[in-house]
Amino acid sequence: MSQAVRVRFCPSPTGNPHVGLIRTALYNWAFARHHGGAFVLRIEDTDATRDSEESYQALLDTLRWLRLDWDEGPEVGGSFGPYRQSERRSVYEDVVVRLVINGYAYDCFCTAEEIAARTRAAGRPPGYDNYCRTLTVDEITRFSQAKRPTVLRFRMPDRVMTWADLVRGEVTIAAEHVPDYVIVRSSGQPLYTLVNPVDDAFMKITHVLRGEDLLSSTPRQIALYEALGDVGVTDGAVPRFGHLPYVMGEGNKKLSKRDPEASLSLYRERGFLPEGLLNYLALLGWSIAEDRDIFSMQEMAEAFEIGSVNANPARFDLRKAEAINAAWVRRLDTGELADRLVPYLQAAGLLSTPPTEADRVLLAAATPLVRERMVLLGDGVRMLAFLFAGDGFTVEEAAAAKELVAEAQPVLAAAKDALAGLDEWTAGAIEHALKAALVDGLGLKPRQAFAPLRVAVTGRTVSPPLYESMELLGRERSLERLRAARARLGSPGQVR
RNA sequence: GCCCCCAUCGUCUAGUGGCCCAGGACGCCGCCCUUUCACGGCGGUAGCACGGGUUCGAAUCCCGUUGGGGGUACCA
Repeated sequence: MSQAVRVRFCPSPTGNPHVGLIRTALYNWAFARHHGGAFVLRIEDTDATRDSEESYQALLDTLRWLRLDWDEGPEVGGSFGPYRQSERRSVYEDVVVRLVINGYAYDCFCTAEEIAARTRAAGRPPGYDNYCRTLTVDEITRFSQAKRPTVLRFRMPDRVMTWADLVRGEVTIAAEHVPDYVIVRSSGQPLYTLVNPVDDAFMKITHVLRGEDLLSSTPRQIALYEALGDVGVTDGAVPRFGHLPYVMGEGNKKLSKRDPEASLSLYRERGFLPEGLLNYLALLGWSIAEDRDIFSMQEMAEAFEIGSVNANPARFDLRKAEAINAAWVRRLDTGELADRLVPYLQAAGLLSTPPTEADRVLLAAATPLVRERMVLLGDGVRMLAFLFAGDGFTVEEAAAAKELVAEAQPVLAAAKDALAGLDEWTAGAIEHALKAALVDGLGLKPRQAFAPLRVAVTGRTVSPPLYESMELLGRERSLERLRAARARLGSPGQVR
């Protein structure tokens, strides 16, 4: 009775993975883990004109990055393979033959134009009118001899379809609103409408958790599951369905693959942590507790109940996503965070591959300084650039325009003098010397005194703490940057 | 057009008839901390779409209206 839970995530490899798709994967993963069941990955590549190998690789890469591990599927195998539909043709061919023999499917000779013309003439709403369902033998012979292209349609049972949706409760759709639908193209290629339920049945999927856009296709799939049982290829079991709410974008439109903000790779590039992004995505339709929104995927798996998933669509809010990510940045221990920064620093050309031992030590020392100040790993890279840039160091234009102005000249000069003769090069000593020279000596407010130094040394108005930054940079390079900033001040056109 | 789904602060949500003149988070505003920016702390702003029922009692149940979304493919 308590059948082992088996769920699947079955993307089609078209375009880049987007956030709504991954949220669906996450909920399936959490559901499987919660019930100790299997999470199956199946690739629905039945549309050769739109599918791409590149997209397939991006999908696997994304799931691996997120650590949404699958128990069966490409690269891990399983006893219900293969897991790419493009490799399952023979399975479908056998099913199709049986459906035809048993009268569950029939040839349809209609063209789209003919269907449209008929419904228009009859004043009926658009959609197939089941015209070929009741063709006489003579008509079929005539159409066949005329070599008209044919598709195969599934014959819908003439009854109301009702199911208990895991997310929405009971849903009912009357038979007359579900026309007979195409399951095999005129080219002989099977369609999603056929292969999706067939594979779910063959792979013994017990719970189908998918996007709300598939809600209205559920009746025809239920009918197909039943037919499959009747023609003897499965036991006729129908999985339970749960239709997950949409993830919406700005405005109020469903986030589609075309929207740049929907692209998962974008968030990865900008330096979202897998933990942070997943944590945020989990919140789009589900909550772990009344007053809590930071949790690990293990915690989610323990607590996840499909019945408590919200039915209403959620808006993707970048600000909140970033806030959640920032919380995760602070949760990571500094060693781990440093490791996560490495590939981003490398991508920015700031670190060699592999990093030198000296750079590793430097990064380990600098990471605690930026941890509290960054939201995304990309922020960390920008704040750490001054340490790793070497001769490539540059001052950001906006920062220079704001702080490296004429008034900064005496500040930079005094700072250089104060630091040049320092006995020990430590943050404490630097702080002491600078405060004595600038705050006490020149009578400046700390804010006025340190802002130009910060820009001169780190190149930005936002940086790790100044004294520590200088300590890590070293005396020579720190003084050199103060010198360079003064030189810049002296050059024509820079001083207003 | 027809069918289906949805409806609590700007956003994500808690809430399954009394614990709610509605709780948390993000954002926003103010204050504290402070060498920038952040972090952190404290406080504040803001919501049950509308109208009918049912009930001693409704954000919670029912009906309708309005609004939003999706489907109606030889895409998935």
